[in-house]
Amino acid sequence: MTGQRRIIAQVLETAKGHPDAEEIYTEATAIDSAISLATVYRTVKLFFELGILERLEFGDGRARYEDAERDHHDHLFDIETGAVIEFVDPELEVLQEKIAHRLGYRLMAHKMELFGVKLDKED
Amino acid sequence: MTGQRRIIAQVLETAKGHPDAEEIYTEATAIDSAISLATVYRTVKLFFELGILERLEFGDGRARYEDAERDHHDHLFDIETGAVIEFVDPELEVLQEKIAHRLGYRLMAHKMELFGVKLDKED
DNA sequence: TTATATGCAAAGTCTTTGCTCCACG
DNA sequence: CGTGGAGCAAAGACTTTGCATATAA
Repeated sequence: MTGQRRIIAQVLETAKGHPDAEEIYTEATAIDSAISLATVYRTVKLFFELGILERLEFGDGRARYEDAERDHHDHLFDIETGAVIEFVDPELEVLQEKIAHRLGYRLMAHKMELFGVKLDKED
Repeated sequence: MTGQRRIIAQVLETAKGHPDAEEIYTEATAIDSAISLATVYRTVKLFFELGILERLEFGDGRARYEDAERDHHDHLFDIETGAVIEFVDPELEVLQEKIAHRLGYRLMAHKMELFGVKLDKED
């Protein structure tokens, strides 16, 4: 456990959103300027493989990360604003297990992203 | 509608799996060698924006495509073999609508991917 | 014709890696 | 002290783009 990794872990723990590598890099260098982007990528990859981190992809080419220690949740992506809303639905979790099982699989992970627009006056 | 686009569309219609750009390019040039990879990318992007195509990302860096005209379904990704299994679950579809609505959103699209390993003797 | 699409190659993004040096244990 | 990590810069993988040419309508 090196200083750099500690800092990157800290950045991810305290991050409110879902930062990408560049953002992690920016925040990390604010704490200790002796961190390179390469190290961010290496650390993020390592943490991901260790299950410490989750990798999110919303289809815009870059990966975003979040602390996996936090309670599990899925994401709703606001198409208009780009906002990411987190949610949990126990019913959904159960249903996914059921579906996987029905297909002859043991569920190891899942990714579920809803894409929507805000309801205003309508409905 | 140019010849190239027609061929790319044809390749996607007849494709059994979920080809990436390179694979589309290979199949397309087999039909007519006068198609460039750039055209594949441009066409695929165009079709995606027109809603003719769906773009899938399984987190391995490249996008894969499938004909959107086909019946909607979700995917289960076999972690060990890389196989992609398609499935539909009406209950899941309804549940997603419900969740989005509860969060104050109108569901426009969703992406749901299960990642699992085959059940053998276990269970 | 006349706007639009294609090819080619160069450029862009995001991410990974080789190599040397430094640091943790 | 030695093994593994960090920095830097170069390389990679995938995708996009500028420009001149070709083509559909």
